[in-house]
Amino acid sequence: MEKLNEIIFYTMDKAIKTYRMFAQQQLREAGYKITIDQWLIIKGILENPDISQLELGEKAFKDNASVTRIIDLLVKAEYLERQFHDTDRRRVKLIVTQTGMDIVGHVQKVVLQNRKTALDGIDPTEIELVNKVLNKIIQNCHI
Amino acid sequence: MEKLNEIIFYTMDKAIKTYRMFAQQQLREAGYKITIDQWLIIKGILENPDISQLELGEKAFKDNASVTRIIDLLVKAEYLERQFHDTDRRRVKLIVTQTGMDIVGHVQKVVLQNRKTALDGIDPTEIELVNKVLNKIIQNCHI
DNA sequence: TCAATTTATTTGATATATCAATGTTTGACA
DNA sequence: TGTCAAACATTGATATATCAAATAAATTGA
Repeated sequence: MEKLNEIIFYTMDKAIKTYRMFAQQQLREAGYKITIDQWLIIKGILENPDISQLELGEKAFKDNASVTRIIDLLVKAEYLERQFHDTDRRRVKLIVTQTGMDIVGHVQKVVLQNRKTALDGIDPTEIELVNKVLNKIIQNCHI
Repeated sequence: MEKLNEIIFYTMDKAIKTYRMFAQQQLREAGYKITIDQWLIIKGILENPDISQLELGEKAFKDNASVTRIIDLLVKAEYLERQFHDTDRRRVKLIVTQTGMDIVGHVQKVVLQNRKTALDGIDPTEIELVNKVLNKIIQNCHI
């Protein structure tokens, strides 16, 4: 029994890392110079244009500091622009450039295919159960 | 259906991060200045004293470069010593110090408790299914 | 035996994670 | 209205991840 408790966290770690490496490699092979994390951030802005960096962090499950630095790189890559926020000067208005929009669309296709590949042969009810169990773990860790 | 495929990877990411943050916090509160990753590496050496860094990396699912740097820190913290390997001069003999052994033992207790807390209320058969599904994902990503 | 290949580790460069500290700006409220 | 706590973002320090390149030792094969 103890064995299983040990293995499950190992497997979780391995699964997420394997998927990320696979996904990143597919992107690289398709010729895109963007990381999954960077893509997630741009996508979050497109889906909710007035989002704050804090909210972006919650959505992508990232630390504020990480979000700031990912956005630094996205600005440098000219996928994003930083502007002053209209009503709250503590905040930053994040504008997705045309180049940014283009790449998000292209990458989206690769990501959808990646997910399909990764979940091939797995029953939807099983996926649902995995989701349920993982959420229970998340809940248990919020003491 | 597409929704679920999206959510499952998000949940995996969130679950592993939440667990790691929880585990690390428990260690900190217990007064130990060591990371989970560092602990994993020392434990791997104790379980298999003649292990190579490459094998350690495979076991803890880490890149060689990461293993080298984690070991750097463990040597600096005096939990490990590097020596010349007896038969293969490319390799490094890794010696766990007494301090290293002590901390692994203490941390072990905290980790076991963490796992128990994280898996509270989850049926072993469910854990087994999650493990099975995650392994299938790992397999699918090894194209 | 010598050259070519493979193996083990290290190092450099860049990206992300985490905690703590700092700097502004807002908003609440005495 | 002036003060103070909360909110938002950045920065610094350190740890880890990833890829590529470099180094050095071992192995293979002609």
